Amino acid sequence: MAQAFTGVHNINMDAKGRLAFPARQRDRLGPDSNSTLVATVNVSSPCLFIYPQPAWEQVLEKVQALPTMRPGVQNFQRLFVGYATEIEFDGNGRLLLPASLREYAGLDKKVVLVGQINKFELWDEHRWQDVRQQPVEIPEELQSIAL
Amino acid sequence: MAQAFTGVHNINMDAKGRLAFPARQRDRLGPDSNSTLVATVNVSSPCLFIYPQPAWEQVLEKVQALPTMRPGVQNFQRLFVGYATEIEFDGNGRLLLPASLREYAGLDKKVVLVGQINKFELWDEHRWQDVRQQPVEIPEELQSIAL
DNA sequence: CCACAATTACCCACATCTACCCACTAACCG
DNA sequence: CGGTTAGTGGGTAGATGTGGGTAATTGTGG
Repeated sequence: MAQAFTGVHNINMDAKGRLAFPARQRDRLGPDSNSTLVATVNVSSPCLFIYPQPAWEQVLEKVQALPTMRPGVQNFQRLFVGYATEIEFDGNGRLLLPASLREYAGLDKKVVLVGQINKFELWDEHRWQDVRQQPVEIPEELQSIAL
Repeated sequence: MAQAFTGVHNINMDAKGRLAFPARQRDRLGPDSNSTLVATVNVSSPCLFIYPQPAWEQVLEKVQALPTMRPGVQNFQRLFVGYATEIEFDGNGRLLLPASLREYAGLDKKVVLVGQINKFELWDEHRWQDVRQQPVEIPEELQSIAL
């Protein structure tokens, strides 16, 4: 793993739907500032995933290897692969998200970018607040380790 | 274990959100004063964790090893990993905490730093008072060891 | 195939924030 | 009591975020 993505950033999208990606995070994507990203939907939560192109390739391979005829798999692939879109930074380090993705995640003006190791999650602020305020039930696996 | 962190310190954050880390504790982080820290949220209490970078790496490994698809685990990882942010000391030995973390823990001006072996906890003073005054129920695991 | 509308890409201008620096005061130690 | 270290506050240059104008491109309908 090159560099794990972490951190929570509140970002304002402007009226044109442009998203000013935090400079620090942009630098982690690679020394060459004009790297390509791939955005798609998180089928199990109302938010988007944003992968650096190389990480996306790896994920896509795994997804392609799934048994397509198994029930559910096809639905998953349809959305996950279908919504995947290459996006690039404009001259000011901003991303323009396709309208279809913005609509899926309910992105309006205030959004939240959340680092998740090999990818980012992008949330509408209200939905993020909801997630955050839900009590986190500590799963069994966690109760046995020290943090 | 290099050096266990202990001690409770009342600290004032200044208007810019800078946190003057007690010099004694800073020295314990390592002889080189410019060591990196990682701050994140404690998902089960309204306070922050502050790890020395190496300790964080170890914790992150444990967290990544958890079964991601298990319900609860995903929520936990999203918050715990998501909020993790590298922070460094400025020239005066102060830390600048990201706004998102300050907001999570309700940190305003008066905060409390609590040593916790391999990490620190950072509390808003009021919330710390509340916790302190709550009766401590002794869990089973404790009844079998001598203090 | 053309005309028009909508969208996107590129550019520039400005507001805001942050990292870094310096200065001052308070606390500690010999 | 002087000297050194720690804690506090604030100024400033440069980086970053924000907004908008305009040209190029795409899509749509006639």
